[in-house]
Amino acid sequence: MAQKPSIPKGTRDFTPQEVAKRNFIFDIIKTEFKKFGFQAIETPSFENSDTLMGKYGEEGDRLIFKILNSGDFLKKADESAYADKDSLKLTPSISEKALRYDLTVPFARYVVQHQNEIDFPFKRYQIQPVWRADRPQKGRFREFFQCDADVVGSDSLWQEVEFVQLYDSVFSALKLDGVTIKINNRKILSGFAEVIGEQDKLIDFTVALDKLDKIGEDGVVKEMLAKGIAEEAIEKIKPIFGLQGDFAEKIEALKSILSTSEAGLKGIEELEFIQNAISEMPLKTAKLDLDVTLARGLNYYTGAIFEVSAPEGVKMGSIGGGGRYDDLTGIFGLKNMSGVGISFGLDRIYLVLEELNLFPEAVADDVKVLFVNFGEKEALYAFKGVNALRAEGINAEVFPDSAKMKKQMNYANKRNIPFVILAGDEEMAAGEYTLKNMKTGEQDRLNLKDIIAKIA
RNA sequence: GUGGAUGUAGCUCAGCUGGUUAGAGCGCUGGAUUGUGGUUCCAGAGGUCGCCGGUUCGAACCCGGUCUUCCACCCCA
Repeated sequence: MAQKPSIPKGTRDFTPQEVAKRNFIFDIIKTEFKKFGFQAIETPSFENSDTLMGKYGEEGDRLIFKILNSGDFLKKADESAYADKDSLKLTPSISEKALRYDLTVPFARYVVQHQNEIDFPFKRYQIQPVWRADRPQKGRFREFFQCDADVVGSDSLWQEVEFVQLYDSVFSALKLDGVTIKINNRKILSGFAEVIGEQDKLIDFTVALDKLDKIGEDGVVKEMLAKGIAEEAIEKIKPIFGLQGDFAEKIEALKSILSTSEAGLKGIEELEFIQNAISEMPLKTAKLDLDVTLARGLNYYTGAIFEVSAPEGVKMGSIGGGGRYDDLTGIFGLKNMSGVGISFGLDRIYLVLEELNLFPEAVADDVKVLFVNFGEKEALYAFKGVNALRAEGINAEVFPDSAKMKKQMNYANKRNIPFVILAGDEEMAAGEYTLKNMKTGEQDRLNLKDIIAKIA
């Protein structure tokens, strides 16, 4: 114990209370996923580097945790790269595996490898940790859980509709009111770029546009100019900065802005389809909003783009995201396989629920009964009682040591155990137990059958 | 990866322009109370002042580095 132990930056230990709360969220998400017909799969924590590298852009490659080769890895190291101190070039020769960065790319790999056993359309969910070598901040960790649901093998826009409903169902079940499901369409963004004649700068354009609510119109214009987008082009697109009104009104405005873009009009059509369906089947608590500045997500989105933001007033990045990718599995050699999916950020949802005080009081499946230990004979009698309760599915335990009464009661109190059972000579002689309600303080001498009836 | 703030007991924090033995509240342990917890009273334990180095007669305090947490950027769940 010379040194204080510690854990790596951006990782966390979870206490029993925290685990109980996390499981509360997991259980709800899982229940809804299953309700919507998704099946669970799991993939390894680490993949071959070539499976992951290059799939998330240059920035993504930097954030992937690489695993050093086992054994004498320097023997196979690229000598010229090593001599030049060129880390980027050296890495592939000393690292062949890497920790999973998200669940979507491993899923694509899974679909390609198992294509002959899968019945399409395939609806899968996956709840596993992912790792990113990011700099931690609030709600940003280097190890965190993603909860993904995706469908591959169907172009139907009904899938998008269903995902909006799935988001709504999960957040309603969590009692997290006031979330906004923001939706956009990649085709609309392409349409913007097309209308202003800057197709080749689509990425720069969308990245800048995405920052509108953060840096304002002037900031966006400045960034676009810096990226080499022509001033008259920006002038032409300015109407989208001030898009107001409800979903339908925004759609109407977009129709005139994008009237000359085939892709843009297609995107509008898709959004209208989703909106019409949702208006026929209103959401329970969430709000669906069209946000044309929504441009984030990986470059592989081709249709719908989703992002869920926490209720107003909660300072938190997005708590979910997703979208349609027409050629997800193409990079692994399986063409024409359209996919669409969404993700829930468990760790961020946790922080939001905590901040809004939305965890139910009795979230933990704690022990319900503690048997006080008075000594050898009494302990055996207590154990017979505890066995009977456990057989009825009641969480119960016997205090292991014949410690002072105060200590045992204190233990029950601290652990929030609602009932304590005491049994000494008198009870044993009568074949009964004294049941004490820790909240009200009242106690009764009862036999086991009555105790079970009372607390089950 | 860039820039900025932060770190004192298990927790929340005091600690003066550098000056003996670093404090409080809560929590913890024991007792008042040997079959009754939460309240009260009494006593006690617990700290290499994040870590390493430097300046100084002397450092929790000043300087440098490093790590952690947090904030902004980048990016994202």
